[in-house]
Amino acid sequence: MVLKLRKKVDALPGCPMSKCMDLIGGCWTPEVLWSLSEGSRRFSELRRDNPFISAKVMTSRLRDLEQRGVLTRRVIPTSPPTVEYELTGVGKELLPAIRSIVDVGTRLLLRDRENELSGKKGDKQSLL
Amino acid sequence: MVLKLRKKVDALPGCPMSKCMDLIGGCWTPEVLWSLSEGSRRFSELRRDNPFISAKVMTSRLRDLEQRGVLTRRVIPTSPPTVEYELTGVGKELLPAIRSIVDVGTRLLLRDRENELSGKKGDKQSLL
DNA sequence: GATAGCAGTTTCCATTTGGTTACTGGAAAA
DNA sequence: TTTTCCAGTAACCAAATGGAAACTGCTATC
Repeated sequence: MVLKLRKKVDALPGCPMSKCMDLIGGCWTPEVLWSLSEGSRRFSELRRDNPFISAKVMTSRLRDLEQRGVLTRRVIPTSPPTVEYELTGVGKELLPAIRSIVDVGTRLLLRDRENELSGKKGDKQSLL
Repeated sequence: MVLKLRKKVDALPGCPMSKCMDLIGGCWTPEVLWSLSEGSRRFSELRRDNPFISAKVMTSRLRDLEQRGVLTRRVIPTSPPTVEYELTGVGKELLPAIRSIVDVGTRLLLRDRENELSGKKGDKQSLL
């Protein structure tokens, strides 16, 4: 994934897009939210869900999201320790946006496949 | 806004989210798409729509989007020259995702305001 | 005894990135 | 005559960021 997050820049007050992007924007953030959309998950599960996210970034993203009130982190004192991540109410409110992104992506992939089948590769007309 | 774009990282083939984020991800990209959602706009109009986007980034983002087939750039040879940007079919397919992001942001802002009015500032319960 | 798994943390690195400022050249308006 | 507008471009900078690899302590399993 291709999103980065800048901590120095705050969301523009009163701007809806800014408000939402402040929470879902950030490298790999949409993926993490997507993994949590079905329910709580543990750190290692999240890592297996998204093998391209390094441990460092995963940790960093989870901490960010926790601090912003998007998810909760619950440590279960077993040995080895278990940690459960779960979306908060705010986190769940983000899901329609995430789903919409996935839907659009699905449609675009379909479009690609159709264009390939009909030999329109590189056909500018197919873009319009 | 708080998104960056990395050109070296390609979209994961066959991944819907990656496919979509590859197009809408990037600093200020959602804002630009939003500005173009109602129809074509000129460079200076886009700049006025989004006074926080520097000229350099605006140009860079528009070029990226053009290259990815999200929008078209049409130069009208007047003096001073006029340039019109307009979403392609692919670009228009992105709009549901953008709208969803704005909707979610709007709902979150409303939620904030309600919590402020009812004096729930800092009330953890209001997050769940 | 060695390894694997849990949930990270730490260090080091290169790269990317966006911001800022200055500049273009022609035309129209003040 | 100077300024403004159009649509950018070029150069320089510092900050932020993600990746890779090594390491932690503890337990259960092979």
